[in-house]
Amino acid sequence: MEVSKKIQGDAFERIVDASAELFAENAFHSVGVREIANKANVNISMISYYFGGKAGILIEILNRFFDLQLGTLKASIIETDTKEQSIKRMFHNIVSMIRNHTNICLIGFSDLPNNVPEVYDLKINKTNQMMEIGNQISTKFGIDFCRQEQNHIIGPAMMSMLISHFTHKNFISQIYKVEFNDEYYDSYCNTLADLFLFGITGFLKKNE
Amino acid sequence: MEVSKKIQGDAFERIVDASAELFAENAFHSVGVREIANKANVNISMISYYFGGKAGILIEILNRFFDLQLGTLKASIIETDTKEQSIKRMFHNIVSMIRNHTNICLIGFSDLPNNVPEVYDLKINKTNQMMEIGNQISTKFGIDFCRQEQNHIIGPAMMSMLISHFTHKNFISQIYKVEFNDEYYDSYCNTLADLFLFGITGFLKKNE
Amino acid sequence: MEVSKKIQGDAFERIVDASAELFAENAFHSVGVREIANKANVNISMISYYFGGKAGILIEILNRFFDLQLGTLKASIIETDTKEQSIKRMFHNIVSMIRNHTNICLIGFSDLPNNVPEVYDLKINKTNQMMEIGNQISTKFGIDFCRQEQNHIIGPAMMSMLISHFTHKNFISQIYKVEFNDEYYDSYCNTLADLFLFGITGFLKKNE
Amino acid sequence: MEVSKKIQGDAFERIVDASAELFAENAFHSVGVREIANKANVNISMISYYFGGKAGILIEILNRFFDLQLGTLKASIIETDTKEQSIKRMFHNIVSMIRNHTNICLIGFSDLPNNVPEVYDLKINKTNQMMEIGNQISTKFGIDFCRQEQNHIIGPAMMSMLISHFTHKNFISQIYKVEFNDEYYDSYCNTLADLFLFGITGFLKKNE
DNA sequence: TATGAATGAGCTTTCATTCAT
DNA sequence: GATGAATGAAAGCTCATTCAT
Repeated sequence: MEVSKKIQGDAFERIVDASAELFAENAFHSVGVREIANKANVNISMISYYFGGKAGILIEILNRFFDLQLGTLKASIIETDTKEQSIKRMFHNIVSMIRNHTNICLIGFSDLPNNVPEVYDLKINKTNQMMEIGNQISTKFGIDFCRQEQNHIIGPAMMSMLISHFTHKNFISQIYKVEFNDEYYDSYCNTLADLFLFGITGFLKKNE
Repeated sequence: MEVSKKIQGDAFERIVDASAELFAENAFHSVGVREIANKANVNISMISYYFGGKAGILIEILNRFFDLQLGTLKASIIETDTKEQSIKRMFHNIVSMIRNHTNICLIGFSDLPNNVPEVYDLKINKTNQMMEIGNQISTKFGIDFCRQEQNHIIGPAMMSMLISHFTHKNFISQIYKVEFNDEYYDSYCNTLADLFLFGITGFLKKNE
Repeated sequence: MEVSKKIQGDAFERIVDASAELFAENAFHSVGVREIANKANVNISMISYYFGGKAGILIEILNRFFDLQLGTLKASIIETDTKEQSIKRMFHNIVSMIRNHTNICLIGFSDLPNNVPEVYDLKINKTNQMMEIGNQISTKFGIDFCRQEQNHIIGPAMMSMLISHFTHKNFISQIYKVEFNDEYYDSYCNTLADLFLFGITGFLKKNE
Repeated sequence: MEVSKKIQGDAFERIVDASAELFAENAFHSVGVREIANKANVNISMISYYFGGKAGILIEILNRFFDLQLGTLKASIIETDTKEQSIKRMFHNIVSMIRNHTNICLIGFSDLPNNVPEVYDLKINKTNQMMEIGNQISTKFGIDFCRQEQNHIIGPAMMSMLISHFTHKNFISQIYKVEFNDEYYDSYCNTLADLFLFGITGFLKKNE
């Protein structure tokens, strides 16, 4: 299941793209290789050829996701930022990341299949790394959480908050007729950053 | 796929319980009817007999989830509560609900299979209902969100925040050695309620 | 891959029969489950249902073969027989066994697939048992081979000699126009028994 | 499927060697071209390029086998030999051949795939030739079998007897701890030659 | 209710082979 | 000669469901 071909044709990338789109919409196990091959316009065998099997595609996608996530967080740390600037910058960066790589991020943030050992291991491993980065960021932000437990509560909570909109997007757009453009997401980032910084109380005060 | 709920043997309930456990751990599509029947200690045919098919079990579970969620939210509205009391009560009630019905709630909150029409329709329908309830609650809470868009941002964000711990639980317990007891969840509720009420700023001030 | 269903329909036996016929004619790996299911007039899934997979059928056939072989050898030991009577009786019994269960015996005697672990283990295990029985028979026959090595030479040599006709049968019948009836196999047994007892020298003398 | 034998690189021979090793251990159909190409350290396409397909390799190996067998038998006929010398010489020559070309001989003697037409035809054709040679040898040996049927019984029986050790070798070496060296095979030849010449009766008398 | 044999469509993966380079 | 991407068919197996009992 090793994926280390030096030169990969278009097919490789087409498979990744098609899979990302499909896995983002429906659960990994409910997407068939036929469907992927069809959407990517490649022969079914190419999936095993390039990725060693269906799970290999997911691994590739997850590796991309974790690299993306790590890069985004690291890029959000600017020494001279105030606490408020830091949060806003991070929120904007994360939302940008999600908007630019929606499928990959939806897959990365979603419940991954625990019954595929390689995926499970990767998830454990990377979650660990993320937690460490999270701790480093907290410290650098000057936010030194008094009790360690609260760190593993607030980190995931923040991330879940940010991604939640994108998982509910389709449903929301069926109920409210909103246009999801740059303006919307600017407002979105600010709303959540304010909420995260000052809570519903501060948020309401601001909007009085 | 109508299910006559009047007279149902133990088998019915055993199937629901087994399925909830399995669906909570792994995606709906990756759980087989054989696995369910095995865990529930019933004959495979009983699944079609009682639920009209595998999807029927999920529908049953989802109906239970939405009833649960609705009941919990309604029970959280106490006229005499202050804003802070309201939020804390609601957070405690929701966390209690999740702890008492973890499997059902994990399934309900998770990405449901969009490629099963009946499930999709139910989801759309109930999400709609939830949004209405959310609006009612907001108003009753005295929190009248100035811009409607922000309502559909904050609602899901809050829910995602609360459930996020339970979806990450297994991974967290592998990294930090924490005991998830009553005390822990008391602290958990308060941490998130404070965060939601006063933001990270207020939260840090409180813990000084 | 356990095969221990108490009551098995006709399908079970039809699968065994069809497989025996096919495996006897062509190598295990070159016979497909579709071909088997077709010949046995059952649904493909029945193979996994009853035998846990294609290899399970081979295991079933091999178990039958080894039981058959063991029973035949044991039944050939009559205390009062002379050495010559013993050999002739054994040869006749073995040839009868092969004629009555040609397919199973051809499979059992042929080169079995070593790359199927379960088959390999069974083969090792049963070959061991056969060797022990062979030793017992040798002793009971009053034929106490002076050097142990010669025992594992002569045993397999004798068996190979007896089965060789059946593996070459199709080719022989295309060259010589012989009718393989009871009379033929009587002569066949006697020829080989004489060869085994007195060698080509004694055999030629007898036929002078 | 014609193979131009004039100019062939190392690759050609490496493919034959690798295939011989693999086909000797496992059935033709269970060995894949990838496995062969891998072991031979050549590109997969080279197999089609040189041999026109997987079956072409087997044909090449079989042709080598039949040439070998024919040569060995012909070389065993020495006018001045006594009957006993003849048999012993032939047995030693055959065993030498098998020891020097074990893989090729195991493949040649084993049950060949009947469902590959080209192989089947070759087998029929060459078996025919062998039978003729067998008859010639019989006559030259002064062993003029009274009844023709007995010729096609004794010929294959003798060959099967000689090869049987090599097919069982791996299993035997797991049960008895024997070293298969020159000394062993000298004894092996003599044992079988004596058995073939004088039968078990004469054999036992000799070893008294 | 409950059983377990049976169905047929579907799954992922692997096969030998071919092709353009 | 040699490469490796690409092909299409077929492999073994599993799926949810149905049926007669």
